[in-house]
Amino acid sequence: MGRAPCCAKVGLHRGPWTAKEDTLLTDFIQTHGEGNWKSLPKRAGLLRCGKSCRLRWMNYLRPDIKRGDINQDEEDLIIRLHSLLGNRWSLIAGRLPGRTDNEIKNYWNSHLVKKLKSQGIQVRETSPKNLPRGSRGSEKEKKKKKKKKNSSIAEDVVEVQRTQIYAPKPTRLRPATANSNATNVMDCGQGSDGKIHGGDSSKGADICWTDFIQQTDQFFNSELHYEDGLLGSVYQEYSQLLISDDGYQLAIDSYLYDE
DNA sequence: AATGTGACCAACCGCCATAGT
DNA sequence: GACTATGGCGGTTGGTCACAT
Repeated sequence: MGRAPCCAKVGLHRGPWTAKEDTLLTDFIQTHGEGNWKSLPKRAGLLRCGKSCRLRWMNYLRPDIKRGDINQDEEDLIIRLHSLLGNRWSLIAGRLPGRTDNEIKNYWNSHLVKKLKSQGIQVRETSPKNLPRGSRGSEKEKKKKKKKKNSSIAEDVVEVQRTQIYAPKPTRLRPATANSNATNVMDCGQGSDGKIHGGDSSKGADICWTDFIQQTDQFFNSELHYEDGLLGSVYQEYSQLLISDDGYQLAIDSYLYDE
């Protein structure tokens, strides 16, 4: 049984928010706090679905949202975090105070992809096949997709040769468990060389994490030096995420490109 | 001035993860 | 364990604007 839509959409407003709606939402959240998005619209007197309210608040109305152009430091950080995390926009946004995942995603797609390509840098692209969320790109969705006037961007993307210069594609990490048998999960172990390997025999994949970290380290340190050490500390932090508590056993999913 | 084209970005959609029952 | 509700995420769409023709 499928899950019910987030809202019935009957009689609910859609499209751009009006100033009045913004005020209602902001006032309500400032008084009652975030959460209970499902019931919030009704309580706030809004004819919107909770999902829409949440999105509006998170991406636009929150008082800590930073407005204005993304500066060079932020851009560098986005590029580097993307190299480490892939399209995990919310994680990347979490490292850029005041920036939202939507903003970063838009900035990446509209500015950075082109910019990096113009510099001859291969940009990792997404494709349904590679997405960790298995059912994306279903026939239903494909059918839904229409030709757009600017669809050339997406088509160009497909044409991009997948010679990655970046470290891993989006990867979800967790310590391996004895009964870990989920799909798209690879168990990693320590090899005879003392390095950490992750393998998915079905794809012939074999990943060495220590090599990866070393290489990424070099990548991070090779081009720019940040006096404040911000990027370095961020990188260190995410590097730690790739190593489990016991230091060698990891489970990852969907690590390598399918060819 | 009218029309076409492309870029930008707010908003939507569908899905997954998780918590609660 | 199965089911449902909710929050959250990433991909995509479509409206708007600026610029070119």
